Amino acid sequence: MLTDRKKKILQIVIEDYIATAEPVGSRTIARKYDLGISPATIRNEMSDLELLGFLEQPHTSAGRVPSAQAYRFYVDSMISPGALTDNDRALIDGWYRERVRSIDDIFQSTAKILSRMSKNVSMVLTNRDSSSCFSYMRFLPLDRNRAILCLITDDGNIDNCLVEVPLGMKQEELDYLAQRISNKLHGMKLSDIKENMLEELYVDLSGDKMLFTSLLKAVQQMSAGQQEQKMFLGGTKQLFNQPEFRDAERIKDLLGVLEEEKVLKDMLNAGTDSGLRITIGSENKFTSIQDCSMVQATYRLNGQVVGTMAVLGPTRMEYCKVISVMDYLHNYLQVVFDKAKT
Amino acid sequence: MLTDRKKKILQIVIEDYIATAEPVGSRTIARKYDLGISPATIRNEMSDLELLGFLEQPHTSAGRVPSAQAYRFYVDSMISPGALTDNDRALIDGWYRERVRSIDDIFQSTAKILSRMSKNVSMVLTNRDSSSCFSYMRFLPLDRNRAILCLITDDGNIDNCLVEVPLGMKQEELDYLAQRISNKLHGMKLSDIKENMLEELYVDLSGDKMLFTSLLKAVQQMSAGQQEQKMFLGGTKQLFNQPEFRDAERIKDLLGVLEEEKVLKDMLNAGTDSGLRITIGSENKFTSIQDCSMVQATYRLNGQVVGTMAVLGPTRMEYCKVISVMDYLHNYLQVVFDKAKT
DNA sequence: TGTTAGCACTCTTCACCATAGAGTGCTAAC
DNA sequence: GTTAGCACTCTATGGTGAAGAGTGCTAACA
Repeated sequence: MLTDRKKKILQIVIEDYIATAEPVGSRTIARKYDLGISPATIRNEMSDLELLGFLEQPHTSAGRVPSAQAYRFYVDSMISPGALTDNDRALIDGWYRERVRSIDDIFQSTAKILSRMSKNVSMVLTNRDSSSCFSYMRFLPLDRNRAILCLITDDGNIDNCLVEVPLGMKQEELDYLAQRISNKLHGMKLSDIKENMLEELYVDLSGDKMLFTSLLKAVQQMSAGQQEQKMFLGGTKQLFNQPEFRDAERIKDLLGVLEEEKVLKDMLNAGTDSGLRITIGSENKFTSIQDCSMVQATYRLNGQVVGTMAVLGPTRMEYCKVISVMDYLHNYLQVVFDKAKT
Repeated sequence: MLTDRKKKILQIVIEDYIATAEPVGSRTIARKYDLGISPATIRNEMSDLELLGFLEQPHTSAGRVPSAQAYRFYVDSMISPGALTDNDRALIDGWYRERVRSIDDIFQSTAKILSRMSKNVSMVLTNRDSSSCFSYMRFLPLDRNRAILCLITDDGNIDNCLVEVPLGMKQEELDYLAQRISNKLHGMKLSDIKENMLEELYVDLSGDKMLFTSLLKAVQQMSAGQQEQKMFLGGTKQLFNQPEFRDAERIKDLLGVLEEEKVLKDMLNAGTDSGLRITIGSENKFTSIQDCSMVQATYRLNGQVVGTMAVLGPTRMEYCKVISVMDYLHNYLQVVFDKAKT
C-alpha cells in the first residue's frame, strides 16, 4: 500500500527519531541519508505520510515525529530482529555470571540485564508455579521449645518457619505428627489446602491447641508464599536518561505506577497468552502509561506460564534491539529452567 | 553565648525554613510569630546571626536560610525529641502488622515506615549476625538423584539448597554423612568454616568427588549468604516531593548513589560506634551527599551491632520527628529481636 | 507527471529588557 | 535598645524581537 520510497522515508524518520529524540525534518533526511532526491520531494512524501496517519508534527515549524500507527507498522513489518552482536552476548553472559546464587538472583539479574541493554525500565514477574504440590513436611529440632518446620513441594521448593513446640515434646512425636500431616496432604496442590483439612488431625496433637494453630498458620503462610507472584524491577534510573522524561513530574508519575506492584502485575498478567507482545502508546489499557510502549515476553515450562518479562519505556524505543535481547534472555532462561527441572 | 532572643529567632528561622523550604525574612517572622519586636529589630538580630555563621543569604534580597552550623546547633542543643503522637504510633504499628512474614519483611517494613514518617529516603542495613554458629545439617529427600541440604545455625536461621546425590545412595548414608559433617562443624562460627575442614571427610563420601564438591560449594554459599549484609531501601519516591530536588539532575545523582550498594554500606558502616549519629551537610565524608543530612541509628543485640537504619535527605530535615521515629522503631526492633532470641 | 528551487510563512527558542515584589541595610528619630 | 522610613539590590515574571528551523505552495523544469 505504501510505495517503496514512502516506506524508506518512514523508516528513516522512525529510526532517526528513535536515535535522536528530535523531530526529523526533510532537510535533515536529505543531508544525512543519500536518497538521491531533494528535500522538497521528501517534504511531499512526508506530507502524504502525515495524511495517512503515520507522521505527526509537534507544531508547524518542526520536523515530523512517528505516530503510534507508524511504530506499529514498523514493528509489524519493517524490522527483522537479528541476533545480538558477540559483544552484547558476552556482556549478558558476564552479567549473569556475576552474582547468581539463587533462583531469585536469576530473575534479578534478568531484570538488570534487560534494563541495561534496553536503556529502559524492565520488569520480571515470576509465577511461583501454582500447580506445585505438597510433598512432605518435617520438623528440624532447634532448641527445647522451638523447632523449624520445613515444607517441601514436589518441584523441590522448600519453605520453612519457626514453630513453638510444647516443652517436653519429643522429636519422635514431632516426626510422627509430620508424618501424619504429610500423608494427609501429600500430592495436593498448595492452593487447594484448606484449613479444615487439618482439623481432623487435631486429636493427634494431644489436644495442644497452641501447636495446632501455629502449625496451621505456618502451613497456610507457606502455601501463600509459594503461590505469590514475585516482581523484580530493574533500571528505574534509566528513566532519567530519556529526554521524554526530562521533567521530574513525569518521572514521578511513572515511578508512582512502578511502585504499585498490583497495577504492574495486572499489566503483565494481561498478556500472558502469546509469546511476544508489544503494546504501543494508547494501545495500552492502563492510562498511566499510555504514552509509553511495552515489550513483553512470557516464558513457559512444560506449557505452564512461569514468568513474564517486560521493558517499559517511551514509545520511541529501540524495538529491534529490545526484541533481540528478550529473545536471547528467553532462550537463556529456558535452558536454565529445563536444566533445573531434570 | 547567644542571647535568648537570638536563640529564639534562630529557632524560628530554622523551623520555619524546615517547614516551608523558603528563605525566611524578618517581616515574615514578625507577622507569623508574636515576638513583640519589630521587623527592623529582628533584622538586626538576624544580621548578627549571619555574622556568627548561623544564617546565610541565598542573595541580597532574599530572606535567610540556616547554615549547616545552625542545624548542628539546633540538633545539639535546641531540640528535645519527645514521644510520638498516638496517631503516629498507631500508624507505625499498623504498618508493621500489614505484611510481616519473615525477618526480611521486618526490615523492609522498617525502611518503609522510616521513609513515610520522615518523608525522605530511608535505608536499613542488617549485619547478618557474623557470630552465629553452625548447629547441624540435614538432608531432606527430594527425588532419586537430588536432595535438599538444610543448614541450621544456633540462632535458628535456616538455609537450604539443592544438591545432586549419586543415584542409588540411600537416605541412611546421607544421614550418616550429615551427622559426620555436623559433628565436625558444630559450634563453629560460620565465618571460620574453611574449605580444608571438610577435606578429611572426603573419605566418607566413598570417593564421590561430585557430591563432595557440590556439598562444599553449598556450605560455603550458605555461610557466605548468612554473613552478607543486606540493604533495604525505602521511599526513593519521596525525593520528588522535596523542593531541593526539583530538578531531575539532582535526583538522578542521588539515585545513582543509592544504587551503589557498596557506597551505601560504607556510609552506614562508618558510624556504627555510637547509638545515634547525625551528619549534616559537609560533615559527611562522601562528597556525593554533601548537601544532604543523614540521621542514623545502630541497633544491637547482646552488644553486637546487628543493623543500622538511616534517613537521608536535604539538610532541611525534620530532625526532631526523624529522631523520635527512629527511637520508636529502635525500641520496637529491640523487642522483636529479644523475643526472637529467647 | 514527477521533481525541484525559491520564497513567504509559521512557530519555537533565546536573549534582552522592564517591572513588580520581597527583603535588606542604613539612618535618624524615639 | 528599638523602630519607622527609605533607598537599594536581587529575583521572578512577562513581553518583545531576532534567529533558526521547517513547512507549504508555486512555478519552472525534465
